[in-house]
Amino acid sequence: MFRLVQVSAKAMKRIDRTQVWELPIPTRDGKFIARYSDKGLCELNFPSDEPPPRKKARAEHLPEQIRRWHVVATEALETALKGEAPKELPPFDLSSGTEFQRRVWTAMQKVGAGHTCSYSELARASGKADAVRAVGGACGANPIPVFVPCHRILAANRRLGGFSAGLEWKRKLLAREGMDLPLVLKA
DNA sequence: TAAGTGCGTCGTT
DNA sequence: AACGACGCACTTA
Repeated sequence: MFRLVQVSAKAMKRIDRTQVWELPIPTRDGKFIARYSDKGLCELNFPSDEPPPRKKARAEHLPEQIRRWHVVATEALETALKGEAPKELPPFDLSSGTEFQRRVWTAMQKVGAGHTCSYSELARASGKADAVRAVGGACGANPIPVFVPCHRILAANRRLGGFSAGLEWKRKLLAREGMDLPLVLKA
């Protein structure tokens, strides 16, 4: 049901994280994988075709706090996948990002469901008006997609732009939020 | 209009 | 030093 994930030494050094809990969130769109550090939700992965690591799961006691966060995250994801704004979210641990990336992710969270914003607008909002392309990189590095709504960031002229998890997901998420997709169908 | 090219710009690896 | 989930000007067809 849940596993305690070993984090590589390199990652540990980078994000100062000793242990991460990995739990599935089954949805009608597939099985998402959530990861929690002691600070909050630190990663959300889209359903993948890849089989889960067969590593033997050590039986560990799931901390009460993690369990509560997971209940909240599960409910929130279900709501978000319907295109609605979750009433409550778990705390986020975005410590894996650089200063610049965190600024971008923070600005991104102000774009509400059913709204969009361009990469250049996001660059401006992040305090680096000319770092438009770097903003794209930061979007791609977003560890908590859906909740940190990188899918609402479009290219100029309302073109779709890119999406790490695949443009189909970006289209789907925007469509569920009621966006007019004919305008943005073309990448 | 649509599609392709080149270049500026800048954070990240 | 090279590479982008970009943007814009500018060329072609």
